[in-house]
Amino acid sequence: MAPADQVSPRWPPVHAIAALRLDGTIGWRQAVWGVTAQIPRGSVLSYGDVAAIIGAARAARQVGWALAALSPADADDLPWWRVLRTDGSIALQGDPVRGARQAAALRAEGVAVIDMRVDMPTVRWRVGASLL
DNA sequence: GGCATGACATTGC
DNA sequence: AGCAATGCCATGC
Repeated sequence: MAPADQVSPRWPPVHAIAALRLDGTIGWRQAVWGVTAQIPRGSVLSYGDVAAIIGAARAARQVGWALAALSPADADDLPWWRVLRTDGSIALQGDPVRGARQAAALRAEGVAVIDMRVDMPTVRWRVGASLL
């Protein structure tokens, strides 16, 4: 039960994230953090989605690496909790503390988390396919 | 440079 | 649905 009106509107800021593609002038962390910062409240992306958006479709693991590199202070400003595995499960389950924090943060913005997992078809941010 | 380490993804059972 | 085997590739030692 996730009434449509409970989900925040999804705006595809294609122009804003189009400049975040990985190239010689932008590093991994910057690209990953830039995309993550723009995931709308109430929506999520998979690590692979973020990788594809920055132009590195096969480097999903590096997305997790970049988020893990966040300093505690940055972690408060960047919505890292909106990035999950492609099946909707929370990747931080090996870390009970942060895992629980991620689930709580998602629920706080209206995303249903059941068994450390969200329903991707429902909450996945529909970024323009042109970027992928 | 070589080798191990992952907040992953896909495929095949 | 779940699980294991593979493929991936930036970093760090």
